[in-house]
Amino acid sequence: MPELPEVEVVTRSLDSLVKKRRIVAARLLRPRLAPDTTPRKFAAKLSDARINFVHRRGKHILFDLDNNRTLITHLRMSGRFLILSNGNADPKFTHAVFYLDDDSRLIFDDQRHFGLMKIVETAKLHEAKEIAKLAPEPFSEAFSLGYLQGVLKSSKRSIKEFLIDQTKVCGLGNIYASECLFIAGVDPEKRTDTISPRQAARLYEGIREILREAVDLGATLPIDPKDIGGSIYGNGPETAWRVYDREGEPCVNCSRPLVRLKQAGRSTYYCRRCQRS
DNA sequence: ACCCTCACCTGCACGC
DNA sequence: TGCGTGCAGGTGAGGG
Repeated sequence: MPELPEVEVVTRSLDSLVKKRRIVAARLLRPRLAPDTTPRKFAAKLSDARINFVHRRGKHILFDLDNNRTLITHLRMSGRFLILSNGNADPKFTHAVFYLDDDSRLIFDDQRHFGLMKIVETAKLHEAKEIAKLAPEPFSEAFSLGYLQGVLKSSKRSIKEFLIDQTKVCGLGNIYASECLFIAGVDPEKRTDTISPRQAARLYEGIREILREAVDLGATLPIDPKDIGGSIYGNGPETAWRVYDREGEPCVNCSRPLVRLKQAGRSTYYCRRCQRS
């Protein structure tokens, strides 16, 4: 489920629900969730640590601990966090359990088994390879129009593939990339090195507008500790995407049927009339 | 250094 | 109803 807005919403929920809680014990049920360590070491590094706060970098959720370590987590496709109280059984695909000092449990559940966790020294967090290569945060000053224009010129890939490359722009995934291209009016197959300054400026605004809109939407949703999924879509027609998953439906601008395209093995949705160049 | 395909899993919607 | 197929919001490894 997660692109930047969903991860941001999950992060905020987690921060409000587990900040200052102490991890009494931790269990890694599926060792491959944290391939750099063993279940025993994983538990030892987390046991007795207090969670200072929970924050986000790109699509990673980071638990800052008071033992000078940070737990890096990635939901990938189907990872979810839940907080359960005594009496509630673990969900079917529970891969890690964190027992908290208020007798609740923080659960990591992941149907498709793609999620990842890693524990690092907080002082070296920025050196961790998953974090080090990420592009600047879209809402940071470092993510400027000049930055975007520079990286656009340095690639020859299609703009759609470029937008989901986390080392170029971080936080966009397959859904919001289509959405950004639509509101910017850019053809998903356009090569990035041929994008005009005007188009670059529209993309720059589009990226931030789409992400901001989705984060704001998610921020208004009630927090359900039993399902901190951060699901922003599917909450009613007002949250529907403009183009994603709408093949054949009329474009909201021009009513022409939207089309689906395959790029790098993944679906892109767009309007042939509104995104011609 | 780039680009592309595949692999990692389970479940769901679809057509026969 | 059952079975096969293709698809799913992410990313890294490994090939060319």
